[in-house]
Order: sequence, then structure tokens, then C-alpha cells
Amino acid sequence: MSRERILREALALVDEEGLAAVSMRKLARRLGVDPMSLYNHVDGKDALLDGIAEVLLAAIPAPPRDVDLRETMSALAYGFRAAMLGHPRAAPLVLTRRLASMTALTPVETVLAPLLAAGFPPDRAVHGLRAVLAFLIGTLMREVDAAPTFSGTDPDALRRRLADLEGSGLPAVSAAAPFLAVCDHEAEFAFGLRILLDALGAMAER
Amino acid sequence: MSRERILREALALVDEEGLAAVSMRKLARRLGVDPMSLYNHVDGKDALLDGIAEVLLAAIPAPPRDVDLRETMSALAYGFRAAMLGHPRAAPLVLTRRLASMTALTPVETVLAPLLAAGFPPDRAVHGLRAVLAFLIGTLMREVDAAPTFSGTDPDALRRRLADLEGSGLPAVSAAAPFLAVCDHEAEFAFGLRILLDALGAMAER
DNA sequence: GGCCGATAACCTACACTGTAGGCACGCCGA
DNA sequence: TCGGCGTGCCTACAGTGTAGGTTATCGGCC
Repeated sequence: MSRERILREALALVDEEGLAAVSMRKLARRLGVDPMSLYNHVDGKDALLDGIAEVLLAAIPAPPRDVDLRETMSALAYGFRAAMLGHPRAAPLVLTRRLASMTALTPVETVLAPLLAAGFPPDRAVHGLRAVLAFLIGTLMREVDAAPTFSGTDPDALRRRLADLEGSGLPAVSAAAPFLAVCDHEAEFAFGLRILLDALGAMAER
Repeated sequence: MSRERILREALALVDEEGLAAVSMRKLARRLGVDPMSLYNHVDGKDALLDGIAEVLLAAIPAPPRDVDLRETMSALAYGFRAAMLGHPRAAPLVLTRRLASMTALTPVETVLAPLLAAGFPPDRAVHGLRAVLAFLIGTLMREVDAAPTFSGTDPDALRRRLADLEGSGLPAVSAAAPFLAVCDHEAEFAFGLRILLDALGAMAER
């Protein structure tokens, strides 16, 4: 039927079975349709994946209006992260694909506008935007589609990982093993984002 | 023949034809071997890709010894980047896979050691390491395996992209269009890295 | 020297993939 | 009424990862 329904079902499929499990045939089966019929609404598998990525991007909420630079950027960053974590197995589509659509531009506008308003010259504003975005993507890459490994709920696996690190023969790694074995993604994210926004804030004042 | 030769040839295949073109059969043909023979040295395609990633990781040069914290981290970051840019089409293997091998631990040791020596408590050191790593990965994700688009050598494509941005109806995007249309990855990288290392340096002093 | 177990190369076969090409139906404007 | 066109279906093709089984070659041991 419609492209929209196809994308919705495709996203559900990814959520349930993971990216690798997506095939035109399986998707068609779920929709009760012949595989080839999909090609009337989506031109090829790659375009389908791009479509899913755009659905994800569109789910980023707009930050509140009329708050200061830092709060705007922070809200957008957390919104982006939340949108990706809402569909962890699909998130790599957004993080690894080079999207050139309008959907990708809206968040850019949202963060660029307050930067310019804060007095950033356009080139510096783009620099700042890209630095934050790179950090966002890198962080999400780490936690998304992760094996449940790092969530650390399994105490046995954690112990094994800890032993591996301590027995690595690398002194600094051994010393920091308890912190390397686990990863509080939320805290890591907050830490890095704070640093970056601090730096941007300092630049804004000059 | 040996696992090593297989990985070398696989990396060459990726360099020449891209990740999507890698198949056990094609790789075997290049090696003049039956596809199934590969399974005697590598257990499955996924393990093969992991192997390629480790080859890339192993190519990161060790930073000079006995220099200060900032220089060590900077050298390692640039080394990481250079290693990935040396094989842009293979780099996503490192950036997207969750590697748990010893090879991945060596650079960790290299950056963790000076952080601890500088007085960082282990948990903060890991925080700092991860923040920088996230930025590294995010940045590389953007420039690697990129369509040659953003290299901007084609003035026609650049003009088209610029026109798209200016005609987007988004005021900030239009205003910053000349800087959004191109991307000097080297400069972006230096900018973000400087911010992060500044922040870590400031933390080290307290 | 003769045997034996292991290793590695090969071959076949299976279930599955994305999608090009063609056919049949039903709606919509002329 | 008649064309066309968009949509859905079907077949077919070249290619995929890899399980299972067969053979030859080689190193060590009696």
C-alpha cells in the first residue's frame, strides 16, 4: 500500500529482529503482499533504509522556544539521543548514512539559529554544530545496537570482562578496569556534552 | 593459505571495491582458492570483517614516549585518524563494530596511562578517554566512505548543494549555507579535538 | 618402513537475497 | 467505449553465506 505503511512496518521489523534480518521478502510477508509490489512505492532496498532513517530523524522533538543557547542545544542533543535510543537497532541507519534530505536539515536549523543569534560568525557556528554532532554520533554508536553486554545486568559476564582487563598485562588498563568494564552511557553523554557546551559558551562570550 | 594472507587480500578488496562488494566467493577467486577453503582459517564472514578491523587498528602508530599528556593524546588521535583515512572504505568496520580484542586495548592503554599519571582518578580518566573517542568516531564517520561529494572538487555539485541550502526556507541554514555546503574535515577535527583537550587539560590542573 | 590422525583443500547442495522483465487487473480522463 | 497508467503479482536470474561430505597431503609414532 502506501510508502508510509511500508516504512512503519519496516521500522517495526528492524526493532524486532535487527537490521540484518530486513529483507524485501520478509517485509512483504509481514504486509501480506508480494515482494515485488514494494518496488511500486520504494525504489530499492537502499531507499527503504534511507526512508527508515528519515522516520527516525523526524521523531526528534523540537526544543522549547525562547530559551538560551545552551539549553536549546542541550535539549536538541538529548532529543536526538532519545529518538535513537527509542529504536536502538535502527539507529545505525541514521548514524552511518549520509542523509541529504530536508528532514535532516530541520534540526540543523534549530541549533544553528541560536548559535548565530548568540553572535557566532557562520563559519564558527558550523564548526560548533559539527563538533557536537560528531560527539553525539560517536556516543550513540557505542551504546546503540550494543550487545546487551555493557548494560552489565549479567554479573557473570561482568566478572569475566573484569578479569580479562585485569589480566591484560597493561598497567593502566588494569588500574582502571572496574570503570572500563562497565559504561554508564547516560553519564558519559552528559560529561562530554557538558564539556563541549562549556567550550561553546566560552566562545560565545568573546 | 594463512589467515594473514586472507586478511591482507580482503583489505585490498575492500579498498578497491568497497565493503558491499566483499563476498567469500569473490575473495576466494582473488586468492585462487575454493570459497570453502577460507573457512579453514577464518570462521565465517563476520569474523573475517572483525579481522580486517583489527588489521586497521594495529596500524595505529604508537605515540612518542615521554611527552606531556596533551601531546600524547593528540598524537594518538591523529594517528587513529590517519590509520582510518588510509583505508576509508574499510574504516566503518572499526567505527561500527564492537571490538573486544587485545588489539583494541593497546591504544586504550596508551591514552589511559598518561591520564592516570597526570593525576586523573581512574573513573574520570575513562570518562575523558571515552569522550575523545566518541568525537573521533563521530568525525571519522562523517568523512570516511563519504561520497566524494563533500570533497567539493566538483564545482557544479557544490553550486547545486549551495542552491539547495539557500532555497531551503530555513533562515539560519541559508545564512550559513556557504559553510554548510563544504566541509574541511581536517579543520573540523582540529577544532573539536582542541576543545576537548583544553577541557581535559583544565581538569588535570585541579 | 608403515600406519594413523589431523589438517586443509575441494565439491555439492540448500535456503535465501535483491531485483529485472513481463503479465493482468481496475480505475480515470477523453 | 476506449485507451493508458498505476498497481499488484509471478517468474527467473545471478549471487550470497555456509552446512555437510569427500579426498589428498603431511607430520609423528610404532
